[in-house]
Amino acid sequence: MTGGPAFREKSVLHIVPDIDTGEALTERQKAVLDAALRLLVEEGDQLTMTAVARRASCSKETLYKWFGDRDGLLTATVQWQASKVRVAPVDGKGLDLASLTASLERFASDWLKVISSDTSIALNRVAIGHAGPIRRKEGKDNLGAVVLENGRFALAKRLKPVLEAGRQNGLLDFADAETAFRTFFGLVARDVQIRLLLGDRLELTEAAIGGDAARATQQFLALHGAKTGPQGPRAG
Amino acid sequence: MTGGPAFREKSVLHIVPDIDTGEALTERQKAVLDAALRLLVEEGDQLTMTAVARRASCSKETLYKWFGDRDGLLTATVQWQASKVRVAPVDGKGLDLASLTASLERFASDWLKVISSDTSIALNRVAIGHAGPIRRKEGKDNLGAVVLENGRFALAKRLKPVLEAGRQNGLLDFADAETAFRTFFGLVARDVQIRLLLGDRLELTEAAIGGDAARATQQFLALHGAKTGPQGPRAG
DNA sequence: GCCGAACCGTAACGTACGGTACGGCAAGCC
DNA sequence: GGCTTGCCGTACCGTACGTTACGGTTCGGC
Repeated sequence: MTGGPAFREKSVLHIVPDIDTGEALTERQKAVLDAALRLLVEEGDQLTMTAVARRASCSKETLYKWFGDRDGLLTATVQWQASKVRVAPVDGKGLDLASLTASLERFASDWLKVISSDTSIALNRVAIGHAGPIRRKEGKDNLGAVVLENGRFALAKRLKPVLEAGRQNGLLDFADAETAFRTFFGLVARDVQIRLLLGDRLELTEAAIGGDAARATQQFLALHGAKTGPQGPRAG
Repeated sequence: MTGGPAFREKSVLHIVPDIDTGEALTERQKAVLDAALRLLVEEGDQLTMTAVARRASCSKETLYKWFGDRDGLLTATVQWQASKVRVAPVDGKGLDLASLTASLERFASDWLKVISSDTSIALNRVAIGHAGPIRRKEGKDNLGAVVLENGRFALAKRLKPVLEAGRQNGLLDFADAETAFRTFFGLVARDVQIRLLLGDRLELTEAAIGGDAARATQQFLALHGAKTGPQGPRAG
């Protein structure tokens, strides 16, 4: 590229073609993104291109060639992490109250573990920092959308079939799956995420998470469990 | 936990004595902080000292003299806003189910209005951005603590007496006021705050807020309303 | 061996911004 | 008047960091 603004359009190959997140990456690129991710967790949003290059043992020129600019690197990093978190959907076949309860507790427990993890906190922090008002001309505030899409909305997408299977089998009673999901979400997460994001110490032990998951599940069943079956509250 | 605003003497160095109520501020200083607040809402965290000075029609030198440094200005701004938000506590006397329900709905509605306001979102964004890992040598992460103290914890402090009055009068049944509060918090806020912080459009109309407040209140009463009227067998 | 592509390491550039210094001006006080 | 105080406006400095440029090295293909 001696002289001419040959590829000034700075987003040809960097963009990471929307769907196959993580698919079109070479091993080396994944390693670089892992380094960036680690740095993001350690240093927060003020990680520098130089630091990423040094940590990943690659040159800044390579970073810019692969990811376009700092935002591109950040976006790719967030998407890369998101692509690693994909969880297997739960099959809602032959559902009885016990297995439904177990599924809900599992979802609650997994979700609490996710939102209290260092990685999630760091990612949410950077995404929130980038979601300022009218930032950039057009799209580019992808970070918040990506995090949301792979966090809260992915959870809803996986949980709703379970809820609807429960309704189908007469175990649950609700009018709108979306509303029911949000109730469950609120009962599980409560104030945990905002407190952690704001820097509140709040160590969630394995035991505490298990207890909270059971409590949230029982509360949800108390609200939306079908009245026809047994639903005794149990110690939690 | 988090008893009072744990001030490091770092920020006391420069003006802003540890009155977090914004009492010791001159009118001019309040005007400057209002300008900073407006700018914070408009521009997010990347507001500059120069921009604040220009907006407030004051010199940068004055900003530094009054607030020490950028963080001091940010902290003072957050505290200034917090001091304006103080809400009158609800008196929980002669409580019957109707007035309890009304109180809870009021709390829920107020809280939803707060967390969906531009100001709250901007403040939480900047506080979260400042709550990174091991930022600075000492204290300095005050922002998150301040926001938490004047948001979620202030809400708890005002709501708990109402809950306990409800229990006293046999209207509510719960073991731990803190846990009960967190349940109510979760039922009210659900995913609203995190979605807004991450940039999700999510217009909350007055009507929607009212509906959500009523729903959350009914759900809370379903979970913690006394089943047998004002003569429950439980003694503590 | 030669060539080109990809990449590393690092120096260099440009700029934005936090922080400081200085001149000017108005008000109060002697 | 002259001195002091407090503030505005602005020029200035230092640095951090995003971004670019360039020389050097490795590696695959012929």
